This record gives sequence, structure tokens and C-alpha cells, in this order.
Amino acid sequence: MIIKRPFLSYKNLEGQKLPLDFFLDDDVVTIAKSLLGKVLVSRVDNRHRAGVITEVEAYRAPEDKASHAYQNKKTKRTEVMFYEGGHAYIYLCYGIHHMFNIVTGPESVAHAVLIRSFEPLQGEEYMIEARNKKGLDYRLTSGPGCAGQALGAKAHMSGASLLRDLFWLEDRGIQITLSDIVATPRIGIDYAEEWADRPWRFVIKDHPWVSRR
DNA sequence: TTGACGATAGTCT
DNA sequence: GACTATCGTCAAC
Repeated sequence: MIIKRPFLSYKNLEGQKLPLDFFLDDDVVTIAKSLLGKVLVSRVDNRHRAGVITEVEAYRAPEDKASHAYQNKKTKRTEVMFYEGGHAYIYLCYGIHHMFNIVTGPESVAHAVLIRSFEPLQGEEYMIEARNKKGLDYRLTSGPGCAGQALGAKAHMSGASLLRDLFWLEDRGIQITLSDIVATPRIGIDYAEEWADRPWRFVIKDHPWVSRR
């Protein structure tokens, strides 16, 4: 298979770090959509890695049954979700996968956006090593477990501020309009009953670097 | 202290 | 398409 990359046209190699304000909007669905096309950067073990976010899911506690913070359930794991927006919520799934989420909204509002896929931009060699892969292909960073592993994210890093120097987001001028976005139901949450059908998974239309290809 | 259960992915058929 | 590795979390005992 031919991998076309970069898929989008990238104007800037360096970008503007997203400020606190970006994460404080009360509407996590809107933030989820505006995260598409933003650049997620990690510097775990001083290894600079960056990728363009291509696939996300919004989780809106307290009413969203699919959220870990459903009914504002606060535990040692989920307390990070109640932080002010602009923090990373990282948790272990199936004992294997470290899932990377962005906490949004004001303090005590437990909204979060799961990063499901991104297109590698910088530090691909570190991602390949972290994933024990031979080379670059779509499976390197497509799917939430893969994305987290490629970033070097570990559950013990949960709570890290996205305004500091471990993980952060940048705007590098990539324009994603509403017509570039496809909305679908979220994946793997069949137990969430009526909330399972909410179209809160967002992907960049026709972008190859997304899960479930 | 215990046990059931995942916001999955990789391998094998 | 089916199967399963693998372990922290959380609620119940």
C-alpha cells in the first residue's frame, strides 16, 4: 500500500502552543472537533515527537454513561478528569494499552477527549522504537492504544499539564473545516446504552491515519 | 483481600 | 472473523 504523506499540507514546522483558554470551553464536543488538525507533541525521555491529530472521541461527564466519570464518580484514577482543562488523563486499558486523553472544561467539570489517532510529523524513529515496529505504516499511530504507546505515554503520567514540557498541543495553521469532519458513534462502549449512539467520534474525512481501516 | 471487567490490538485461521 | 494476552481499577466481601 502506498502511504501518502504528509496527507495534509503543513505550513509551519513550528507552531503556537495552545493556551489554557483553548481547553476551558464548556462544550467538549466542540473542543474535540477543533482538536482535529492540531499537533500533539510529546517529549517523554527527552524524545521530541509530534503528530497531527486525525481521530478523537468526546466524553461528557456527568451524564455520559460511557465516561469514566459518569455521575461524577471520582476515584483515584478519575480525579484527573476533574482538573481544570489542559491536563492529560492517561489510563491503562485491558492491562496493556495506555490511553491518552485531554481534560477539558473548567475545574470540577469532568470532560475529556480521547486521542484515537494521529499522523506522525516528527520523531517517527522514536515512535517506531516505542511500538517495536520495523517501519512507518498506518498502524504505527492509528488506534488509541497505538497512539498512546507511540507517544511514550504511561498511566503514571496522568495529570501532567499540557502547558508544560512533557505533552502539549500546537496550532501549526492546518485548517480543518466542518465539511472535512466525519462524525460517527464512539467505539467499544456498547454498554453505554443510549449514549453509545451519540456521534461523538470525529475523524478527518478520507484521512488514512485513522483506526478501523 | 478478592474477583470481574475493560474507551484494545495483534495474531492466527 | 475469532481468539486472547494482561493488569490496574473498583466495588463488594
